[in-house]
Amino acid sequence: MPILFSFDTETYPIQPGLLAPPLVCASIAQESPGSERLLSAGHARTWLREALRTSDVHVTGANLAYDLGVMCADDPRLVDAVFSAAEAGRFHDVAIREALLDIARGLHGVDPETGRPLGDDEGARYPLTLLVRRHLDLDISADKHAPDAWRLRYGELDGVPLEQWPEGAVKYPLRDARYTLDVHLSQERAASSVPNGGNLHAEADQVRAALALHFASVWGLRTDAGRVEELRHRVEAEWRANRTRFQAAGIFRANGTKDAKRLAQLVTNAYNGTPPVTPPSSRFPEGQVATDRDTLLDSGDSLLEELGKAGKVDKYRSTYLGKLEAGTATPLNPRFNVLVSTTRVSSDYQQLPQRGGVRECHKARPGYVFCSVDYAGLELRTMAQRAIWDIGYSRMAEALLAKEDVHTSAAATFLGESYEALLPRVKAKEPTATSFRSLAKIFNFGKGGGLGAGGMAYHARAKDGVRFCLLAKVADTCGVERVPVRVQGKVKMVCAACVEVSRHYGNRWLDAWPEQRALFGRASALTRNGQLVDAMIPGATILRGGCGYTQWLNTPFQGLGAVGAKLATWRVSREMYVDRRSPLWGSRLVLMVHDELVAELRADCPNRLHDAAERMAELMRQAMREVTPDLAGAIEAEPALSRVLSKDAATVRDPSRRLLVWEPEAKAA
DNA sequence: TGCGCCGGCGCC
DNA sequence: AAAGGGCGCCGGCGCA
Repeated sequence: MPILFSFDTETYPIQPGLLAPPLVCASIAQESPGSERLLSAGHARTWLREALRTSDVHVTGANLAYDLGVMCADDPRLVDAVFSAAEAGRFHDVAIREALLDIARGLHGVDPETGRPLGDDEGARYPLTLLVRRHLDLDISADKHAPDAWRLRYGELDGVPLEQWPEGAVKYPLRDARYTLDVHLSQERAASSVPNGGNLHAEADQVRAALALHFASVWGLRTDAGRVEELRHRVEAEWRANRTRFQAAGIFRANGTKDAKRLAQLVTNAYNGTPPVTPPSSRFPEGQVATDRDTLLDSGDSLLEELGKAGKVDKYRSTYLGKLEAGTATPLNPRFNVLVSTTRVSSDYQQLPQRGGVRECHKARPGYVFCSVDYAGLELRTMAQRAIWDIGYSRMAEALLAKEDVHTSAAATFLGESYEALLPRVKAKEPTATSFRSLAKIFNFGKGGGLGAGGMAYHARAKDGVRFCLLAKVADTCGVERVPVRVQGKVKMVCAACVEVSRHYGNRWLDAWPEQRALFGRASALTRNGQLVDAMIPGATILRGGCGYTQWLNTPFQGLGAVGAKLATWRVSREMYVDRRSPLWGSRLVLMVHDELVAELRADCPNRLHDAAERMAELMRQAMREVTPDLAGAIEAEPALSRVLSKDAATVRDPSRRLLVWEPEAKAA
């Protein structure tokens, strides 16, 4: 039987650029009441070292990765033992456990009482206050936020002997250690009555990924002052120009803020009193006047159309510039949530615009080079693997394994031609061939999630700027007739001809990949009359309960990709932190974006840099092959080296196949 | 004034 | 019959 301790650290406050602040004390608890102990910083070091050395000791915590980050920063000699214990599955995390339980129940991020989404503070991240309320029926939120709470003040006690600490400062960590352990045990009991054991068998994988991602957060990203200043200059100039232009019409006030009501009035006028509206809500039973880009672009009003085209700089200015500037002084620490309801990872750093110069402000530290490795068409692979497991075959898998370009494959079906006949026409950039390949690509990436004809047409227009009826060359009067379409529960107006084209090629897409027709049929039968069902992420056997039609289609292949990517994240990080024989030793992971890992690789020696990049890509391929065994021959991931982040960064090799650092100039030439 | 809701939009 | 999934962040607005 493992011996279980809870472990919690108290530290100086977290600051920008400092996610692993100095340790002040720690607390531990075991199952028996009264076993809680407060440990000075020195005792915490020796206790953890001993605990990690003892192979039957398991450690649980509330966001334990944070505490392990603190301990490793405090004493780097602990790093090896921490990674070994994680590898052995000896770390636990009550927040991750609760997320796994909720996913199995179909209640992730939802208040079980009301069915409403939880607030930002306790939705995705499961703070201890929420867990204590659920499992121990105690409300400790008031204690945490009391004005005299010690929680954020432990720096004041650094160096003060424990005997001299005020009572409150002693009680708080002891209590949290107790609560954490009690919650852990309560979860153990709850799991037996939740389907699939509450997914707790998957905890160790999630904890390992969380540890690797937290260490990436701690390391963080730096930005380049010159580039940020240049971007600031450009964005501010454009923003001022826009403001001046639209102020006259009253869309902006004199102070620069947007007058949304005035804009709604202008849109209403432009649509002759019947503008597109947002779906009804409790506050707005009739819906609100839509002011999204598409509504503006289709308004027929030249000023509103201009406004629709001008929107992007607002986002850059409000969302990114401040952070980019902060990153010139201290590292930017992305925040990761290791487990959202599909089992994917979420992060506040997953949405860097591809274009517009925001990415390019991020510069690798001196002595390092960015290495970005992404899986080619990852979710096509996982979708094919899922079909093989659920349906018994996959034409998509056959095409991928035969190294077909699957967008051309589907386009060939659309056109009623053979792949062999169409491929040379695509390569020759013949217009019909390339536009049907583009059409097929949109279906390949979107249709498998269960998107309907209207939704496909809407998303193609909104996200890819593609109008199906123009692309398929069946109508040159796109948009003349518009029909309402439900998208994510909202009503959108979409060109009727585009929807018809979408319906037609949606059916042809099912011809191209007949396993999808079988999956759609099964999804339809399972979720008839709004029935909610379980979806299983294959291989990892993680269950997501409460799934509707699209979730049943979507979750297995999204989740399978996440399983492989997390495994890769862990293995890459492990070599970076503890494997002195690996070329990755001393390099650092900085980002994970679903199907892509970005690292700062040590660049002190060109050979080593090449080896590190190749090793990172190889570890990623290996991990994904393990979770998609029938697609193993089709898993592709290549490293791209660059000094700044860029969407354009590409794999560049010299004639002897050695990797070179991509430079923006090289691309222009 | 602060907070929560909502629309809008960035990414995969 | 039809049905995108998943996020996080921002500003504006309505409410307390």
